Amino acid sequence: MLNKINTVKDHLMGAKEKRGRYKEDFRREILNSARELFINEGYEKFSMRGLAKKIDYSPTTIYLYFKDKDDLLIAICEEVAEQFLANLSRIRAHPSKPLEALRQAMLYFIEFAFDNPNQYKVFFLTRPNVYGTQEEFMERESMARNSYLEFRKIVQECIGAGKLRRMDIDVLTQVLATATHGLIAITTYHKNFPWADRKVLAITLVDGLLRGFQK
Amino acid sequence: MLNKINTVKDHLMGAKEKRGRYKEDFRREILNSARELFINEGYEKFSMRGLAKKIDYSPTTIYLYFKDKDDLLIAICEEVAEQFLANLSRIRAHPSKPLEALRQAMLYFIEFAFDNPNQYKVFFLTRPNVYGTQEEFMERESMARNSYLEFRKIVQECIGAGKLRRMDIDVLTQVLATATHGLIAITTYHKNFPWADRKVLAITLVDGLLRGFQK
DNA sequence: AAAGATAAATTAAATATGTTAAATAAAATT
DNA sequence: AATTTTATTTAACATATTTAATTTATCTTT
Repeated sequence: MLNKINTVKDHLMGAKEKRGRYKEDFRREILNSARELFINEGYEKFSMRGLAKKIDYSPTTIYLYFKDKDDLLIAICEEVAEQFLANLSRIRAHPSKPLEALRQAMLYFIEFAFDNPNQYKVFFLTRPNVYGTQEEFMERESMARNSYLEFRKIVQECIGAGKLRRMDIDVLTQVLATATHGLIAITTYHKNFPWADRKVLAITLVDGLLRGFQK
Repeated sequence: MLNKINTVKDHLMGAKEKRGRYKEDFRREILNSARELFINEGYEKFSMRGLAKKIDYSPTTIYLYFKDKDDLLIAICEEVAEQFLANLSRIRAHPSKPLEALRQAMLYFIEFAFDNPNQYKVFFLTRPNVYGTQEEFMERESMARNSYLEFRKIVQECIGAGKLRRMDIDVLTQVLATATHGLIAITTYHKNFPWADRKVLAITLVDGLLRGFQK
């Protein structure tokens, strides 16, 4: 159940702004509940009707704040990406040893996913076209895109410092990212398989990859 | 629409066997239609109702041959794995250059997935626990498990021949497999992202990985 | 060949999903 | 206080998986 929260300076504002603020806050509250539901119940059990019950409004109300389920999913993705991006930037702020920064970034990527499996599922394993067409993606300002670019910068610095082989920056970035994604995706999605210890797998993968692309 | 096909030696068999054979054949026919529907319409559009319409039976009839949708999905997975395994074994039949065999196996893995995106989706991106619990998986005879073991053998031979670093065989196998999976999964699932050429990515990944784990 | 038993298939229905259109309640404006 | 605008809900549609009850077909036995 949501609490209506606009109280502080209601009397100071015009009604129009009050409306807008209310609408924004409500949207945020729905988003918070949705995220919580995701974390607790998991990706596959999440439903609009379930969310409606949780926030104690009718399902249709959600559609006044989000175009459809995809729209809500994207919003959650963006939140996750924002959080992820913040930590990634912090890692890049240590430019003394670029290769070590890259190593840490990849390991953090894995750790983040292991710690937030449901967010990761929303982000990477929702059905395609959620973020629009190919052309749109890189043009539209989004945390998802920015995360990629941030990771790309880290790789760039390694090449620039002569620590990694000089090659197409996007190819290398994508190879490193997708390989890392693979470990995360399959171990969190296919829990039935008798995997080796995930941390061992993570370190082995990252060190192997970096060794493979080192000069 | 299915054709009832038991004709050849119906009169030679007892009725009980005839029934059994009919049931088996019918199950197989449903499976074939289901696979076809998958390939043509894609994973997300597949439904029991659609399948029922295609085979010109009521939806409930399918439930007489498959416990539920998961059961049918597993059956398709096994078919895919069987096909995959057959080709993998053929690659391993060239033991002269084990590292080249491994390289080819990985590239084949990727190629197979790119050529059969929908089968791949069923196999790797259906929801979890489809194959039972952790313990069951390796005990139960399944094509999925056998494929893993076959790939493991190839890796084993590379280590045995001194071509790869001596390390835990399962860790190495899983790292190579999951990294490869990552490239496949994310490029077939997130088509919206402006990926580099997939073949370039594939070769870069495989060569980089092998270089990273070479002695 | 007819009657009874077994198997196969269907119809009907229960439950759950996302979503839209029409109706109602609440709030703001005049 | 009346009217217009905004917020919310109720009812309904379309589709999904799946179970129970019922009908149809097939086999077995006399």
